[in-house]
Amino acid sequence: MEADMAGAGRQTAAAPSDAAPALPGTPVLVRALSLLAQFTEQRRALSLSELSRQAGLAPATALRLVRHLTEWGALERLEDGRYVVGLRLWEIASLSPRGHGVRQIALPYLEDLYEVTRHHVLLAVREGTDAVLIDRLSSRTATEVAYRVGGRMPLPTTAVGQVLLASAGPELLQELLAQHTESHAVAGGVPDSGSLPAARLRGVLANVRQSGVAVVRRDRPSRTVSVATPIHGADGGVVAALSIVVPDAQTPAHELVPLVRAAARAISRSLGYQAKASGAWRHTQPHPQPLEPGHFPA
Amino acid sequence: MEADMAGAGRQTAAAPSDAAPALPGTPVLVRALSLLAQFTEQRRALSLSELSRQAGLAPATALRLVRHLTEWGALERLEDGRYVVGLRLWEIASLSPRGHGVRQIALPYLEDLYEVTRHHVLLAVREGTDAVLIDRLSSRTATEVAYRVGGRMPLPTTAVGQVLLASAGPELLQELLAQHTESHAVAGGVPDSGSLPAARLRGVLANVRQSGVAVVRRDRPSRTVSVATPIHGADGGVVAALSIVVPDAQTPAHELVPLVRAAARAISRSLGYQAKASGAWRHTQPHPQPLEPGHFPA
DNA sequence: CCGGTCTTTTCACTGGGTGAAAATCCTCTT
DNA sequence: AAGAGGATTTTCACCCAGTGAAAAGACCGG
Repeated sequence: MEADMAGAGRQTAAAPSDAAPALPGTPVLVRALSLLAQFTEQRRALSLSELSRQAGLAPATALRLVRHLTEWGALERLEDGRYVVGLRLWEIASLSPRGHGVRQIALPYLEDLYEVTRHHVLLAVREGTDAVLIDRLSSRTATEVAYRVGGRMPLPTTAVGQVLLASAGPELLQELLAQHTESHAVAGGVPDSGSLPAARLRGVLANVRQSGVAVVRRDRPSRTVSVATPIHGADGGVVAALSIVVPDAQTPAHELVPLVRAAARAISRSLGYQAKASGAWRHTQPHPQPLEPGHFPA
Repeated sequence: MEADMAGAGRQTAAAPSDAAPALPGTPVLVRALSLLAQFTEQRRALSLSELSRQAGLAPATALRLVRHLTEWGALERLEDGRYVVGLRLWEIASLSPRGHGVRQIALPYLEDLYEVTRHHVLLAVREGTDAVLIDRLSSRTATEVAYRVGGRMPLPTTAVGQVLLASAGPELLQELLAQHTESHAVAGGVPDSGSLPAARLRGVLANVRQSGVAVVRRDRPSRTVSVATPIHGADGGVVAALSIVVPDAQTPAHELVPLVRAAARAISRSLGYQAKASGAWRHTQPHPQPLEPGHFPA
């Protein structure tokens, strides 16, 4: 498995999920974090050698770091010696304002919405060029869903994504288009998941921006319609997006809009947002997306 | 804002939540993690100086570390300069088997239980000498709840806690009693939250162990009854506890038992547990509580 | 019984980490 | 407006924590 042939350098094409060959001069902390970054949805348990190989660290180094992480509780060790993300990390992460933070405030409203419609209700925030699913309510009788809580969703092709993208500065769109054409340049790896031409996307976003709602129809896993609206924080910026996903040809989309909108408004209010008299939204900042201080006790 | 009067030490007995005066010789990683550990439920946003002071690190050091953490996404910076736990950390933490892991599997069953009863449904796991609340479903019309998702609950005085405690080895109880009398020795700080005498607790646990159910009555926030049962993992060990909390004098407790039990069984089965013909449970290991490998794809 | 892999320990070298001190930057106070 | 008191940030020379090659164990499966 992935033997290092004597002499032959490791083929760089074997993209380690962090891309960092761990050049000397990398701070310890960064190395340690890169270890954490190796865990993914489909690789929830990793052995020491996997970790050290993927993160590009010497086994001895990886071991030392992993030990500290384990001791502290950021990682836990399975009986078979592999490591998984630890509960302690989960606890602290649950203090993330943009994670469980908004969730905590939004949950009751999500529940109301769910209660009434009995369909999937999603809450997502933006992180870089993706949307991250913060929470999801769905009865088992509803249509299947493609995304997992904690997982990432593309911005341009999902309803929540479009809302978040529309509310961000134009630089983000640039970045997104750039990385997209870039991935096109590469030997046609991905079968291209129904991405829109740039011009079309711009149009869609303008429309979302103007109407305050994104509607996305999908056929792939099953025929569904998603309706998403923005959630505003205390400073007026868009903090998250709320959406509902219903089987197509069930309730017509336009009937859902007021429902979703009302819920989003209620949540925004809870977050301290003072709705301005139907003016245009304010743009949120580019990438590092500063957060508003809001309700954080000293 | 919390001024340090010159001369007068901070009144709280200066207890830095991590107790580590950061002696020289402490590994960087540990120091960095101790920074993360400073964030708590009521201190979700911390300034650099607070962090450096509480973690006992030189400001320059704290700054360097916090920068790395922020760059990576473990922390995020607010507009006012304070730091909060970052979404990236939340994402990775969502891969924790004992956090979102069990939650993911258990959620549908929790929902069923909730659907039928319309009362609080709790899911908790044990971490050290506490229980950690993994998830909670509750309509707004139900009685108020004392605990937050991601927060800690005491083992001896809560129903889920008793289930988890009963399933752990006797060493844990020892440890618990030790730290309890210890805190008693200290100038009567806490008003002692209805703790049971050791002997009594032992009896309760024996009973829980034997019956497979913990029932706890409470008056304090409001009159409630909690009924909890264990959830077993693939190796037979108790992985989590499920409970329902109802207002007292509503449904009699004994009617709830079968419901909760059924749900817990269903979840256990989903986790790969093969119920043995009504034998005694197996003890789970002491503190480091090794996890069973279970369904983790390589 | 033997090669192959993964995990852990050792150990001498060195550069990333350290923290005191000073320079800025803010925010109240006088 | 000056300035006192913090908080944040930058510098810098010292040095110990971190490093990684190598070897020793542990653990396979053949």
